[in-house]
Amino acid sequence: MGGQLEFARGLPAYRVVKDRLIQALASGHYPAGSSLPAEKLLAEEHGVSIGTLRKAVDSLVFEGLLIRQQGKGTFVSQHDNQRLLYYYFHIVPQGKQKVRPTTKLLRFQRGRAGDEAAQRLGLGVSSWVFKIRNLLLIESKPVIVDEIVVDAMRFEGLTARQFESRPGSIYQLYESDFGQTVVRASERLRACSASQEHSKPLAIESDSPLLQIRRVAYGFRDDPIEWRVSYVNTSEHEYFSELNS
Amino acid sequence: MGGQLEFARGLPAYRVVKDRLIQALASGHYPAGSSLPAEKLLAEEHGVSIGTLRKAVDSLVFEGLLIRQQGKGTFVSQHDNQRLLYYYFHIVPQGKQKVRPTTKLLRFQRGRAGDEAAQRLGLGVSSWVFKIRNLLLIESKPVIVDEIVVDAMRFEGLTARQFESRPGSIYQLYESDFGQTVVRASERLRACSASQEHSKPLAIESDSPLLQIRRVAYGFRDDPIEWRVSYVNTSEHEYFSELNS
DNA sequence: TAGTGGTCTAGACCACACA
DNA sequence: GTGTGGTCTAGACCACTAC
Repeated sequence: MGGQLEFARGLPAYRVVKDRLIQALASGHYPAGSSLPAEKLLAEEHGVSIGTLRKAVDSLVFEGLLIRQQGKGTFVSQHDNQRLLYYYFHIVPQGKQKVRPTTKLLRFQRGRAGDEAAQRLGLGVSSWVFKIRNLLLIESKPVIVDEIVVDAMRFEGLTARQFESRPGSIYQLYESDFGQTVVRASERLRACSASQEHSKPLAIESDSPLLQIRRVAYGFRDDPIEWRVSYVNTSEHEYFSELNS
Repeated sequence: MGGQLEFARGLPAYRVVKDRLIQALASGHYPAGSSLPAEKLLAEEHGVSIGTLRKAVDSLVFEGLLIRQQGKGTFVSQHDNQRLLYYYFHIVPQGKQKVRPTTKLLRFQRGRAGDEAAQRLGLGVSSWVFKIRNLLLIESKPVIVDEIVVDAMRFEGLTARQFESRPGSIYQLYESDFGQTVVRASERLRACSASQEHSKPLAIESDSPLLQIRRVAYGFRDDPIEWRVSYVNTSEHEYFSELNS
């Protein structure tokens, strides 16, 4: 048992099992929030020992795709509010703890992807996209302007109303209404001067220094889901980053 | 075997072993760059099975304190150039790969810690510290001004000449000459306007937008080793950050 | 009490490095 | 060939959850 035909490639068994599990997650076989079979069962299903199965699951838990709860089971992770705030929102009031922001939709339009957005999303320059401008307020003060671009094909049928009346976060909307789960993101930061477009909604003077964040968010298969440029007024807030190992 | 007196606390065996290993690393029992005993031996030494020993080592490898090399052994990680560039230097030319910067010492003085530095380093306000100002050039262009503060007790005897003539990086100097190993860091970023102090060495106009990075670097025992404020000209460079899970 | 994940064992065999 | 880490097994028992 456990070393036969299935491992034709040079990959170790736990990698093969992991890849199969990712496949099952990406295909929706185990929907977000659902529980996986017990580890003993999963091990039998994949023809490996429990130790090997656990090694595969360990790695998915580490990557945040699964969540283990002792005594209860293993679950497909969802973009619940806690998780999102923790992983994808790195702006905090200076010297304080994280606070959940409120949002206000400034603009919602369908149009052609520009050069940069097209490149970041892996689309043609004249592909249709949704362009969304969103204001984030922290403790009632306007702090961030988000400019979001997503592929109109991938998010077919998205409307301003739907976007505005979403019950949770934007990534929760992507997940629940379009089956698009963001699992990681890559950000690039610069300092810039506020243009009128950004100084007005942020209620600051034009040319004030702003933190610009350019983010690509990726799904299960490392496919780019969203391109976002954020402008942050850092006079009372800051971006934080942990450098491990 | 393997579940006796040693595990008096509620901790699982692999955690106990991990803590003991960290202790051994912090105390210099296994110096940076040296190799650990073979896993089989280590397992015997600590009275656990090889699987359990590996779990402890796995976690230290993940945290970057140890490095495994199949067929050769397990080594205490050093601040070699590759590693440092990878983990602690997040500024890249826009859209390009990482490049190693060169540096120029602008100022080196011994003085009293200010409020913020004292707080970040866990010192009294009037403690003695070294204050160092350093210019970083990337592809011969001045891009970053670093303002570094370290405890004069911890780095007793540090001189400008020693600092300037270090063969490698600053963190390598801390490690080789003072036994201070940086294992993680925490950064907070803001946009600000360039003061004359920073605009001059960076050869930009005063009031240009700059990215300010405030970093605390920690050692094995989570003790703050260095407080650093960096000012980055992001007109041709950017800070990048990966958001996992 | 039954079901889940969490820890641990005591090996075996494989892949790689080096002499 | 010898020694190293890398993978894998087939269980056992513990801790937690829910009924």
